[in-house]
Amino acid sequence: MAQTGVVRRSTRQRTVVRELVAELDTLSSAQDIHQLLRSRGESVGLSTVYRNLQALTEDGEVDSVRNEAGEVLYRQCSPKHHHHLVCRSCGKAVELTGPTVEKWAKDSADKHGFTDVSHTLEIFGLCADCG
Amino acid sequence: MAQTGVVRRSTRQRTVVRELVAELDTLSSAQDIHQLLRSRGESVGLSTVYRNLQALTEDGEVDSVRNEAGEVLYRQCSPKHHHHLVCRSCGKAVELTGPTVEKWAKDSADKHGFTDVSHTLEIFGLCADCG
DNA sequence: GTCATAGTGAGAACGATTCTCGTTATTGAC
DNA sequence: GTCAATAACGAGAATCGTTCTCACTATGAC
Repeated sequence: MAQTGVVRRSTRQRTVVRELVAELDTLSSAQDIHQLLRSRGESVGLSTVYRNLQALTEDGEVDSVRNEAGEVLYRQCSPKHHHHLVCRSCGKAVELTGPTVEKWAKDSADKHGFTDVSHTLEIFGLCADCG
Repeated sequence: MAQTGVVRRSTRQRTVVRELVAELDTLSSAQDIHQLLRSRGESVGLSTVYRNLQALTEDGEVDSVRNEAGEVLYRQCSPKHHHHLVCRSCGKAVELTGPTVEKWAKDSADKHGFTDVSHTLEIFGLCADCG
């Protein structure tokens, strides 16, 4: 999955996707991002948007989470591990870090003999503006 | 969503689905459950399995979560709020409760002015048998 | 400039889930 | 038990997000 040794070229499309994602303060789907680029007059194929979002995710430049409907949403995030508080209505996302939660997850896994553990935690609600 | 006032009839298919889910100690997808029923000689349509799993979920009889691939998995669970520690390999699931986590999620949401809050937390790993 | 090949994009393919709609079977009323 | 109203069924079509295919393009090492 890490594509070791593969050279990553820098293309107009990748740059454009990266820049747009950097501007966003909301979690957005690949399709949203594709639409946005189109509406700005950038010509980028949908497959390419998907590909680049995946590549950027692999490289750790953006974060991806799944919403309640099962869609994958992307956002540029701080590099350290964190979670999101996401507005169900407008998509606004706040980063959260929770050392307590991390520890609890790790301890629970250990206690039951689980290894190679990862966890997902997302909080959904209505933000002050949408509530 | 709550289908208020609609009478829920008891059919062979619903019973069979409910009983199978009750036996499972692993999180299983609708398709898995459909296959299992088929292999036992129970004739149940795929749509019906989906419909009944949804109905049972609405009625609070089973729990549903989404795995890392985005599929919806079902399992009969204790009625109180909890989370899962799930084996990525065999699907075995352990129920966890984490008052600390609940509190942290609630507090974080409050702090940022979010209302109508829900959260999802799933821990994935390899169980002792599969590790 | 040349070349090997990573990247692109339009459209096809996929896979989980949902919907459609004619048929079947449950349930409450009699 | 019979009947009527309608919830539920199920086979197949439709959806929808995402991934794949493949001929074509453009990057980057030389």
